[in-house]
Amino acid sequence: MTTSATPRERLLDAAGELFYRDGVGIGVDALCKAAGVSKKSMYQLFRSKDELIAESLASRGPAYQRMLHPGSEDDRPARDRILSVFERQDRMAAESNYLGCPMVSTAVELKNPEHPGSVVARHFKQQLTDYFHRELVKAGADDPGTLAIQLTIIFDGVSARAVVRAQPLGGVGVATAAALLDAAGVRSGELATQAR
Amino acid sequence: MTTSATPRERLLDAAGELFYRDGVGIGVDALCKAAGVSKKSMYQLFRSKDELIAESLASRGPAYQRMLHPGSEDDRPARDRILSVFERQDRMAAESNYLGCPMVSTAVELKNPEHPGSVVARHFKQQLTDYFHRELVKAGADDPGTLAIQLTIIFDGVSARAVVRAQPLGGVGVATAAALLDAAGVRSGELATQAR
DNA sequence: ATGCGTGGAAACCGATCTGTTTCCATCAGC
DNA sequence: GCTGATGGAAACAGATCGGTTTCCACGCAT
Repeated sequence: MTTSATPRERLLDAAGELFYRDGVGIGVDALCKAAGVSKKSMYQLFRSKDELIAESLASRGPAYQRMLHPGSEDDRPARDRILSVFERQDRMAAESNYLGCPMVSTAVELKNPEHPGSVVARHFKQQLTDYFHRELVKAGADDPGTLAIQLTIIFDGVSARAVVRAQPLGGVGVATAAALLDAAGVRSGELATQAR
Repeated sequence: MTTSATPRERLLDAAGELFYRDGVGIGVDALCKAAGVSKKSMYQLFRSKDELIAESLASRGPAYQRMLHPGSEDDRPARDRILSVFERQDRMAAESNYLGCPMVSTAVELKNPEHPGSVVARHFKQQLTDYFHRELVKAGADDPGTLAIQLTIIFDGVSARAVVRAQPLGGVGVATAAALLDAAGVRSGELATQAR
C-alpha cells in the first residue's frame, strides 16, 4: 500500500507482520498483495519463501531487541535493567494481538532447526541471553552464565503462557525473574553480594 | 498401518504423531494414508480437520501427563516429585525428535486461542499447573498458587529452549525449578518451613 | 441367498500452494 | 524521441489443500 519505501522494505515489513500474525504457512500471494509488490519482484529479491522467512525475521530482530532492552541511556542498576525486560514483555503480552515471542513461534512452526529461519531465531535468543549475561556480570552475579539462561527460560515460559492464554497473565514474569535474582543474591545495590 | 485398532484409534494415533512432527499444516491425505483409513471414514468420524486436531491432542493428553508426573506409587517428598517432572522433561528434550511441548506447539501454530485445539492445550497446561499446586500444598509452600504458575513457566521455557536448540540443553530445568523451590522455602523435608 | 452397514480406493470439486512467465506501464539518461 | 531497467498485473504450471462423492469389496445377521 505505502509506495514510499523500496519494494524490498515493504516486503520485509509485510512478511514480518503476516508471518507472525498468521504463521509461516501464509501464501506468498497474500504477502505480496499486502506489500504492494508483485510476485515477480519478490522472487528476484529473494530466492524462495524460506529465505524471505529468515530475512524478514532477521530484519525485525534489532527493533525487537530495542523494544525489550533498556537502552544505554538507562543507567539504573543492572538488576532493574534486567527486570525491565520482563516488565516490557508483560506489557506486550497484555495486548490482544500478542502471539508469543516471534523467534520461538517461528522456530516452533518451522520444526526444522536447520531452516534458515530457525537459525535466525536461535541467534536472537542467544542475543537475549547475552544481554542478561552482560547485566549479570555488571551486577557481580556468582554464576552469570547459568542465571542468564534461566532468565531466558523464564522469558520464553511467560511467552508460552501468553500464547495458551492461561490465567492470570500479568506480572508473573517480573516476579519470577526477581525471585531468581534474589535467590542468586543479585540485589538492587548492584554489588556482588552474600549468598552462595 | 496396524489394522488391529479401530479406524478411530488409528486415526487419532497417526494424527497425534504427525501433527506434532510436521505441524498442523499437514494434509488430511497424508494423515489418512499413515493411519490406513480412507478420507471418507475420517470425515464421518470427525466433523473437520480442526476437530481432529483437538481430539487427537486430547487423546494424547493423559499419556503425556503420565509420562511427566510421577505416579501415586512414588511416595518421595513433594519437592522430589516436582523436580522429577523436570528430570523427565530433560530426558524427553534430549531426544533428537523432541519438538517442544505438544500443547504449546499446537497453540502456537493455531494462533487462534478459541480454536478447539487451543482449548485442549490450555486445559492440559492448567492440569500441569494443578499438579504442581497439589504437590506444593503437600509441601506446605507459602504461596502454592504463584509458585505452581512459576514452575509451569519454567517448564514451557525449557521446552522453548529445546525447540530453538539453544546450547546447553541439559539439566537447566531441574536447576531452575530447584532454585525457585529453595527460594520459597520448599525443602526436601516436606514441611512448611521458615522463609518470608 | 439376501440384505445391510462398514470402510477402503479413488475420482472429483474449487480453492490455494510455490514458483515462473508474459506483457505492459513507468521513468531515467541521453 | 529513443533505450533500457524497474516493477506491477496477471496468466500459467503442477502440486496440494480440505472436503464430498461414487463405487465396490467385505462381514454379518437373518
